[in-house]
Amino acid sequence: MTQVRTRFAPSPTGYLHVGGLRTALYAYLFAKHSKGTFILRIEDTDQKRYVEGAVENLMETLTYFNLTWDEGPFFQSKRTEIYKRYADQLLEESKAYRCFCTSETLDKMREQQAKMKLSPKYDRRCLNLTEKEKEALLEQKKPYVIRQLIPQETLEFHDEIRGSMSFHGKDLDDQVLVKSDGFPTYHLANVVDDHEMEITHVIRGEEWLPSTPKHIWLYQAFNWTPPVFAHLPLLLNPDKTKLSKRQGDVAAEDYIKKGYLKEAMINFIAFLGWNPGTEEEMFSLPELIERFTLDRVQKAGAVFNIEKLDWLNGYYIRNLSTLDLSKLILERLKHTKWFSKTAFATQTEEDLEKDETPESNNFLKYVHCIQTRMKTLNDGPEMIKLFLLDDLDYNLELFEHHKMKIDHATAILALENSLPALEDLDDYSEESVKECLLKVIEKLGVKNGQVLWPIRVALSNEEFSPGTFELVHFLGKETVKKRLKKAIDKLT
RNA sequence: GGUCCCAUCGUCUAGUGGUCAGGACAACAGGUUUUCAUCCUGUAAACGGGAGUUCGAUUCUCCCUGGGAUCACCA
Repeated sequence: MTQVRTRFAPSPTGYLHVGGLRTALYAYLFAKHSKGTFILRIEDTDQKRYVEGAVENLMETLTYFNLTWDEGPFFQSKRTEIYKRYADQLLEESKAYRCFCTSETLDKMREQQAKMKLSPKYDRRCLNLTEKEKEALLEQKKPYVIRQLIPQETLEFHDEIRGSMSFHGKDLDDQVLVKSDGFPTYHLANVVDDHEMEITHVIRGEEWLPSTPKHIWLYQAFNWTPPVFAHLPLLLNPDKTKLSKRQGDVAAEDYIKKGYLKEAMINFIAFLGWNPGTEEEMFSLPELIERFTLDRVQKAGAVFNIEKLDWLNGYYIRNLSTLDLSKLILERLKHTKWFSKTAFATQTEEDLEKDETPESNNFLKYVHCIQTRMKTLNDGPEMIKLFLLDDLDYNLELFEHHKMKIDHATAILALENSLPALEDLDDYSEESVKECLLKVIEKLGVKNGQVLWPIRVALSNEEFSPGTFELVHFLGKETVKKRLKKAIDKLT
């Protein structure tokens, strides 16, 4: 049994697409599951599409998700000599030919084919050039490309996910292998590299299925054994088209920015096209490695359903330790405009870890209060705001609540009666606060909500917030007094 | 249009020649409750259609339909 070797081979055109992330993940999982090797190769043979910083970005993102590679990154742009050598070999053996057609000629040809309702395909006019004509063109230093001579026969091959595949050469174009600038196209570079790097399993997106026969013919032309192919189902937009920028975020980093945890992303993306065959669905990266096999990969495309990701992310956030979550929220707070003006502005991760100052202690408690409510990390700053801010700017409409029959008058009554009671209270534990406020409610002879709701709004200025007792307890007497007074003031 | 691929609840999916077609998210209802969230319970929700094989097809075969991918000197 030979060692499994897989690779992820992105082209550096900007960012890492979530579809690419999944492809990388599966290739990684398969390699690691088989105790094999995962290789990173940068397919940068198109100079026109090169984007500054894209390679670094790609590697950073992959590393962020812990998808680390054992070999590479290899750069195709640095291996052009190798491809050229192989292309020449093909030329000599008449398995490829020079094509001197200009793009104008090709355009014209395709136009005519379109007019005659034929599928666009190179008509091989340069294949029939005589030796003399070729020499003349070469002599004139006419630019040319090298095209693969596709055999006009049927090719059957096995795909690890889809089973038996069959294509006919007559339907395929004589692929350009080497461009006129001397650079190889994807098809040549990819095949040569996969062979030279001894890739055993090519795991890539389904969009490559139609060009796979060309690749296999290339392997045959070189007398190489092709690797095993596994074409992954596509990631889809809600309308079932290939996942695209127009219909939402497609860059993996966008999801990081939006506050999705990498563990949740990996778990979610792994299940888009794969499942363990049991009803378990919470998997860490090591667990995925343990369980991943290609035979459980789906054939049909999978819609990238953000709702499920939200839920999964919430689940992962709830399972984080409060300290870990606090650190993540702190990091995000530092990017808000208002955080620097609060008493917590100087907090550091170390402060939180030591938990020695009232500020760090309170911060951890506040985070605990909002933990079950968060869907993404970005919710953190918004939700914790009410605890950190000194002064709230009330939205008076919030004090009204029709279902609980609360209007401004009842709200004022509740607040005015609660304020002295809370002022007299010394023990601000949740239990004690509860006892205190229930007495107020009893005295007023109203429903719980009619007192508790106005207090909560006065303390939070939020429609959704932690419970009243929690708020009173965590905010403390001074803040509670101040906010209740201000609320009464605003309401009257 | 040519070629190829695909097809179970709205979504991600399990599943078998005979199942009450299972789970999760979302939805809805209820419980807990001061709101929201969490947590718990429950309800609704699918085998695209037609032939064939078979005692019996969601499952196997074929056709249709639908969806998608691909057809560059891009990957």
